Amino acid sequence: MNFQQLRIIRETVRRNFNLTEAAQALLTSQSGVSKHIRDLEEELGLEIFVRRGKRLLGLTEPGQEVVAVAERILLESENMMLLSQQFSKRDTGTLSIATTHTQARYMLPEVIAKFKADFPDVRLVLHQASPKEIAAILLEGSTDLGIATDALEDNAGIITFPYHRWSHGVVVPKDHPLLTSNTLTLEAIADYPIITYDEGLTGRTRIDKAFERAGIEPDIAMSALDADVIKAYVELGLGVGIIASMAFNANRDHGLVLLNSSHLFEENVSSLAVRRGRFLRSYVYRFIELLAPEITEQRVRRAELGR
Amino acid sequence: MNFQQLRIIRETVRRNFNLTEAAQALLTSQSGVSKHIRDLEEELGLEIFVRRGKRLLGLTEPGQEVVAVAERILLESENMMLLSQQFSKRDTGTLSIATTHTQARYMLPEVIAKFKADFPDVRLVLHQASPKEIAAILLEGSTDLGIATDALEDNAGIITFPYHRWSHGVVVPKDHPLLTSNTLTLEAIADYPIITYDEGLTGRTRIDKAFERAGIEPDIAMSALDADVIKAYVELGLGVGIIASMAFNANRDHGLVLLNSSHLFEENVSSLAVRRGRFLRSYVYRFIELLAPEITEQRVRRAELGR
DNA sequence: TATCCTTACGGAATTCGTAAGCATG
DNA sequence: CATGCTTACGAATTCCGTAAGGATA
Repeated sequence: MNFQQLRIIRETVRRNFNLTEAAQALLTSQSGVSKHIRDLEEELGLEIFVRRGKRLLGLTEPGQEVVAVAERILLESENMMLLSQQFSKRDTGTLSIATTHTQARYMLPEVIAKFKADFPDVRLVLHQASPKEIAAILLEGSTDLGIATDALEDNAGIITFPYHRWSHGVVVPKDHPLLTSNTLTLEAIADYPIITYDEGLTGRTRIDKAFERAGIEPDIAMSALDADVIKAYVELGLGVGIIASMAFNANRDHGLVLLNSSHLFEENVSSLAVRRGRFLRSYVYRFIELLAPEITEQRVRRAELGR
Repeated sequence: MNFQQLRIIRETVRRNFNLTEAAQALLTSQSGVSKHIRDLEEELGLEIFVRRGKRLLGLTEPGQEVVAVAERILLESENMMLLSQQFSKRDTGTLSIATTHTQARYMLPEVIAKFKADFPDVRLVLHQASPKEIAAILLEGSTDLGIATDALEDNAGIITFPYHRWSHGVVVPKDHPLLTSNTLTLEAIADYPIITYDEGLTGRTRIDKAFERAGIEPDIAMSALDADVIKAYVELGLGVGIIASMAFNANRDHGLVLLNSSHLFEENVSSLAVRRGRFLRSYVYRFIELLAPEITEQRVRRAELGR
């Protein structure tokens, strides 16, 4: 058993049991991949993969256990590398963050600027992705931090820390009829076509839920990945926008007005997430503390232990 | 980084930084050991060991972390082997138990007989050792189960399950004056030389504590590793014996009488212990259930997770 | 001086990749 | 017939052990 064999079976699972792809991902030959798998199976005295003829189809029952252990070993071996860099290159390296558009665009810039000032030699990599993808990326182990609003919970391999509460706002053009009424209601909004986020993004579930509870079926005329797109179409008069209120900037969004709608939609909570068991360089903890001072290194370490 | 390098640094620590011994323990050459260490240090970009000239003296600060990660990786790699055997050779293998004389001699024989009947192809290895050594052996990872009365607690790497309560008894020759009095007291016992267990063994601490609390300084004339030795000397008239009452057998110990002394000494609890994170073959769980039916596989697995 | 670690070096073993062959859908 | 896995084989690399050299207590 060696590390390469373990990397290979892990990658084979990730690549849907396609050895050719796995070999490419690991920068090696597919013949070697094939041989390594057979060698490992022989050494362990069992079949890891279910085969039909020459094709691999899935994991056998023992194979699932074997891969689970392999994942743990590889996680620790990656920790070994991170750990040694922590000592040999204290404040240089890479901070990798997976996050959504909204966070990247409206929440992180300030924090990242501060961080860059403190750690000029740390390379920053932002993976922009959906909350679901963020969870997958975190588990995969190429990323230190995930930041998003939805769907990061309920995974034993991920620890989340809520760090910011925010609410949706309604944006309309400056001359919109909604501006005349005193209090904003769901019914009033639903009189117009609505433009908001795609499903699963930036609290979209809260929006749907609010209308559903009120027994109103809104006309979602368009949905988009980010507030910039939404605002552009609202400006064109295509409908009423519902966005995260932090995405509105009175100075830049001249033609638009933001209406407070915190009484209409449930509050949203943005969370920060880390892979359980992954070693974090000290600058990762510093970044977290810049983003949310109450989430201290100690608190994160504590959470790693419990469950 | 490869497994051999990790094994080498782990063994080097265990062998007190003597590379020659480490090489012998790993059945390899000491030049190879030396080279592997240097290679690993170079790859990680840091020094694992503190050196004076050519001698290794201890671990550097990063070295401690590195070794800790190495231990986790190696633990999992051993799990990989155990796990695969679990599938490839279901009911054959080795059950390794570290235990004290008292347990091995008086508690385990019945259970082992039953176990052997259920699992004729499982080789049984009993490591007889002191409670302290048992903890060390468990942590070292060569043993599935530890069974003892004292000193297995307070180690995060070990999980203990109390499984049996017992008390000490006093053994005297058939014609001993103590047999005439009605109720046995510590004072009465202390009138005679006492023969009992060595320090740290089989509840000896409870015996000492009882006398200390009563303000009595007993004359411990002899101490031994096991009750058989103690009984032999009591039979010779050298003193009063204090032993685990399970170690007395009316049929075999003709010349002796056992006096109940459960009111004099604190009750003892024997525990069963496993290494946290070590994979246990299913027959290990079956053995545990034979020994103590209330300690189910499920309960052990639960305890592995919490802390 | 006896013990212990490092370095050098040659041989053994392992690993890797190309290429050809074969199976699958 | 295009994609994907296995096997064969030679090349490259890594690993290992002997032996000699040098440091340490």
